Amino acid sequence: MDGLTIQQAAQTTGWSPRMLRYVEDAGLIEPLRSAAGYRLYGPAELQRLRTLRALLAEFDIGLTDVGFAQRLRRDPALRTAVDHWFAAAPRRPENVPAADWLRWEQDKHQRLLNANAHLAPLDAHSTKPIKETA
Amino acid sequence: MDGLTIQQAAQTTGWSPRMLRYVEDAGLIEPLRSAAGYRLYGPAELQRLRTLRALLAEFDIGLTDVGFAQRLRRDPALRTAVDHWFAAAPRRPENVPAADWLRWEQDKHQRLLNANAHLAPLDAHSTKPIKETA
DNA sequence: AAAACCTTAGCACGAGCGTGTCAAGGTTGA
DNA sequence: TCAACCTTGACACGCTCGTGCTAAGGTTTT
Repeated sequence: MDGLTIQQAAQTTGWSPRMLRYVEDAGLIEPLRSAAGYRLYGPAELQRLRTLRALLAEFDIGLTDVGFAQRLRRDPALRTAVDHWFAAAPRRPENVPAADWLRWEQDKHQRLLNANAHLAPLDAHSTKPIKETA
Repeated sequence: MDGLTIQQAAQTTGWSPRMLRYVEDAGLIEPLRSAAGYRLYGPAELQRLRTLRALLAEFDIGLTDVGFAQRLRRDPALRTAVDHWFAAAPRRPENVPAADWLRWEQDKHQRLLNANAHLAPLDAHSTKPIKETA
């Protein structure tokens, strides 16, 4: 067998064997298997396990968060959908592409009339409110 | 007052007033407030609330996931840390830009040192561990 | 001033996360 | 062969997420 067994890997990385399996279930770090099905952790996996630990600790995030980040970069549809949602964000136009910014400016008047001045660039059609409390 | 109150906004967007407050707590969509502190939802917010609903439903993700995505794009340190982690992914170098892969190999040693520095007190060079089950 | 809103703060509760531990059974190596 | 490891599966438990509901108290509108 070539590589560390789960218990050995646990010792060098600081994770528990249980968590190593959990991390694998989460889709992050999946070690190779021996013929008999034993998990075999190589240097690369060990390294990744350590940095993963550091990542979680340093930013106080969860495995599921990293899992989501992974999904974000594996699923283009999700990625673009999320990007799109944030693109319409009500934040300062600093990081908004020129084209969007232009549209934002164009719609400004409309938005001001409706209400929220400095908030959000998004085609606000289909916005026929119930009874604008005016 | 200019804008929809929380209940009106709830009706047009399909969220409950409770959830609208929750979404606000999550840091996504924060409506303006009236002088008395009433939440005022404008067209932009309403639109964003609707698309958010669609986003969650379509990809079966949670508010916290979107919250994390937001954190990812607001916190550059987190962003690069996560990027870095995935960049070192044990995937076939197929989908890794040649340049990055090369640099990764070059930095390997340095990364190992760094990681070991602020991590598990256990010793570490992965290539000469406890007892390679060979 | 009373009805109908709004605010924050809290309890409750099922579902999922992060983790340990135990059980039943296969693998490895001395 | 036998101890020591591995595998999957499951129960358990505390914590957070998503959600509703109630309470105590301001605001708006009629």
